[in-house]
Amino acid sequence: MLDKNYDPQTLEKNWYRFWEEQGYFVPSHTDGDTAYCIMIPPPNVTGSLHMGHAFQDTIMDALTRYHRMKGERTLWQAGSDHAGIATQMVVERLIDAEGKTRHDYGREKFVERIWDWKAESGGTITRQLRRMGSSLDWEHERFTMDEGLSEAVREVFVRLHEEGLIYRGKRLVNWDPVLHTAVSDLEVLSEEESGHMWDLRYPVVQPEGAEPFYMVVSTTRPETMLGDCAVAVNPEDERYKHLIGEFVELPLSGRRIPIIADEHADPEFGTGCVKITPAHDFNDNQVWQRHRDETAIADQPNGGLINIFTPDAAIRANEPEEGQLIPAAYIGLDRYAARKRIVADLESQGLLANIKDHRLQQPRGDRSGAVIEPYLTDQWYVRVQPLADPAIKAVENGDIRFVPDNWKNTYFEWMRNIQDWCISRQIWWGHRIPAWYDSEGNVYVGRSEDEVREKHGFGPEVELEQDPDVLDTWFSSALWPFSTLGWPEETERLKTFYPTSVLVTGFDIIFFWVARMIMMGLKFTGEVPFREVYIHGLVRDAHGDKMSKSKGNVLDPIDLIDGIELEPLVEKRVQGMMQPHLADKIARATRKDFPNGIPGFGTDAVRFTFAALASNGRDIKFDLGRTEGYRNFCNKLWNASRYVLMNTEDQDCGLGSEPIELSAADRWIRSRLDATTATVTESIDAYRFDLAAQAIYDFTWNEFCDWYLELSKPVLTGDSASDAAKRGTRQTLVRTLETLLRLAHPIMPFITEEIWQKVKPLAGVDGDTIMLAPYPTTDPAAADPQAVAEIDWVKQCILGIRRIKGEMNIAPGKPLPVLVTNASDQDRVWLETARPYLDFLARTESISVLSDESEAPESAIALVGGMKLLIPMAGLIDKDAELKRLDKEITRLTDDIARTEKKLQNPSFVDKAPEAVVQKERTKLADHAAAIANLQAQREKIAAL
RNA sequence: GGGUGCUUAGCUCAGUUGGGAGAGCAUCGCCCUUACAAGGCGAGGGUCGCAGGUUCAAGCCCUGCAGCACCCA
Repeated sequence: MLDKNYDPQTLEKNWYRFWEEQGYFVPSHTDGDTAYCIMIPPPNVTGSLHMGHAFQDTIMDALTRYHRMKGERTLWQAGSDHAGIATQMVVERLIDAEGKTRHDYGREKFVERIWDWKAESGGTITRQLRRMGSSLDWEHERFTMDEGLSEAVREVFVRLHEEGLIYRGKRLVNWDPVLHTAVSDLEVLSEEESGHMWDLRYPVVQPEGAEPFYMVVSTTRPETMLGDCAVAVNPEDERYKHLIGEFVELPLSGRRIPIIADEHADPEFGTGCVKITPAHDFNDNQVWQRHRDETAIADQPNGGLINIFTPDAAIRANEPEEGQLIPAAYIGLDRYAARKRIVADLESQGLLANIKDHRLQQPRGDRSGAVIEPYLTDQWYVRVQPLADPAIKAVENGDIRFVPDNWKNTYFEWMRNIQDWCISRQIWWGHRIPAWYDSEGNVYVGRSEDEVREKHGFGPEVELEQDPDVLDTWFSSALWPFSTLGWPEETERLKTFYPTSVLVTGFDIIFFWVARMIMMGLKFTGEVPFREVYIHGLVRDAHGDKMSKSKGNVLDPIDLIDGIELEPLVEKRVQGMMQPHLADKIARATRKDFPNGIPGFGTDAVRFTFAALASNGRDIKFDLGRTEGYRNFCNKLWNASRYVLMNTEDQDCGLGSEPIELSAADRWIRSRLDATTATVTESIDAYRFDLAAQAIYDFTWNEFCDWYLELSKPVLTGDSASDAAKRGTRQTLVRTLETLLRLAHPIMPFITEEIWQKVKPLAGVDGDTIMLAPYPTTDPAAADPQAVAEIDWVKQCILGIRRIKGEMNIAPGKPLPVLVTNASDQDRVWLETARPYLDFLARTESISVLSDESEAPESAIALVGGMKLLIPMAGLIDKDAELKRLDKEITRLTDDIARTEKKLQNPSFVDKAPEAVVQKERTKLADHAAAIANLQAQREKIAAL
């Protein structure tokens, strides 16, 4: 028997360990012909589970469990990525506490230290994934820095390099001056901040003695003027057309720079003149590329591409051959000190035209918070275009399908404007670039130093030094779908599971990850990495705000499962807040949103919530109220199961040879279960987990619990039913419950397993776990329109009587005599067969069929089709209340009938609408008209009292 | 500026070739009836953002407008 109370905390504790120990997550346990595989988007090894993960993992686990139950060879590949910068920073912070930097350790020792850290603390998220019930194949868990995956990385790098698809180049990158590395666009967050716009006056070079004349340029970063190589104006701009080809004198450094014509200069914006600083601005760099061959630009130092910063973003010193390119006064100043000084100097020379307050998009590194500088560095790049073309085609021709479909547009948009990919990073933790330099700086790429030496015939006397940089973490992530399966080896796993079935991910990384996996997969395996991409929404807080640590509105999924008191929750949210006023604000908001903390809802309720919220939308506002509702749902299922067990354990459930008899209710619920199975299956197949959850919820609560369990009571407890009928009902109870549990298992694994273990012997089912039990299938023979019609009729009778009781304030438990008039033959049959149901559920004291309506005393009335149910009013029913009730019903029907009549009077409707639609309206009109007549007559009768 | 999506009950959201406006939570009334008060029974609540158009018929299709969100520049 199940415990009296549903307690997710205790029941969820043991099942996961059981599943994992039994090896149920390993695909060998299912040996179907078809394979099904999902790659987990590898979580960051430093990370902990957030709501986005929990949501995504619920979906992947539901899909995995669903397909596993369908008997397919199912693999959900586990693993995590090494998160280069994030992980390095974590460990740097740790050794900072020892008073050391990574340089004190040295590269080798420092990397060892990171491995130690990983061994010790890197498992947080995998533990949390287990709490979520995720049926990942942990036995084959992979890590992007594993030897096997590292080999795949080297192999890919070397092959791409051999084909000329990887090259080294000096380009502008997003430079983090604190971390001293290039960072990807994804790691740069631009937010609007307050700043200033400075208008600088650049004197136009004029003949001796001419009146001074200035070009005014605007900038938010005045210090970059030291690196200007030109001033650009729009070629169509009448104000400046005549100056094109002239020069201005760059203030402070005294260089002469040309005035050039370029579309980039917007005549409408500011003065219409733009300073061009190609080494420190992405747009300016484009302008420079268009004009670099013009003499006036080419003659500039370094061809006009003038870097002014050190890696710290301080003003650099001059190289020996550069003379005074950078004025001595600013050398060594940090960018902001230099800015101040330069503005002051310009002002004192009368060259500062204006300073305005200005809102600007400030790019900051998401890890360091430092303002990112476009910076000129030597980096490794992947030439993407040749890889992108087949990747675009794969989606165009349907080899890969996006769900929802529109996301392919986002994908195309990005892929068609794709830029070469900067893959090198100036950090220590990651896959070291397999390139070696000789003493002259020549570069050799190979799988190892030995391979390089052998290939080029270098003896031991040749000194080779490996490139110090490592690869972008996304480089290894791009190989994830095949590297985890053993590539470049031709393993059995690779053959079985690649291409994988579906990728489940958020739209925020379509560019960075999805696109790159497609490119790399096609390039190195010749096949797509996955056949479908299911893009889900982003989980937001109840107010619709993105959850973020700095906003202090994050929810920890584990807290939803286990519960958390208010004070620890507040503490958790304000922890590590730099600004105290923000901490206060967060504490206040938290106390308001969660005055009593968060109760523990259990994993199944949390998972059910995620499933129910997984519609096609982009934003998912997480509403705790729904989690509470679904926790209640778990409780409902629990208690319904207790009822089933109480009435079936140690009883004959029709498994043997004794005859059984199925009632209308039995056949009805079997029919409804079958329809629900169809809906759930179709919904999961269409990635509509919200509809699947809804169907399960509806069936369980509104049909199984509210009606079928109640309808089973008179059969099981009364003495009117035969033994065969009792067996039939018991069998239906256990079979329906057992099937329902399997139906719901992919979404709520724990509670279904717990109950299933108790129910399976009663239902005559074998198996050690519901995980590997077959998923329910539909049965065409289960549809039973007659049973459905009868039970619908029963429900109408019961609802009608209940409504009278409810509205007349008669205690629901009070037995009442009921008179029936105008009963058809069918009604009379059902009145016999359904009598126990009516007595039990509507508490009817007696039911008498009157052949002559005039015999009926004054009564309250309920209509079931043409049949009238009458409850005599004497001493029970208030005349005015019944009149009011009748009026309400008459009004409702009259309004409805007016619309229907209008429709039917319209000749074009009758003419053009499909016959079935017209017929439906006619039937409705007739039914309503009859009902109104009945009610009207009743009303007059009562009003006359 | 370009693109994508959203606007349905107080709140969060479904609504699948156009033909009955729905769920959960919240609200109101009655009930501790031995599966379940984390519950039962009953009730109220919507000009489906606005304005046009197509159609016999529009929450759904088309056009315009407004507001919101995100992405790209």
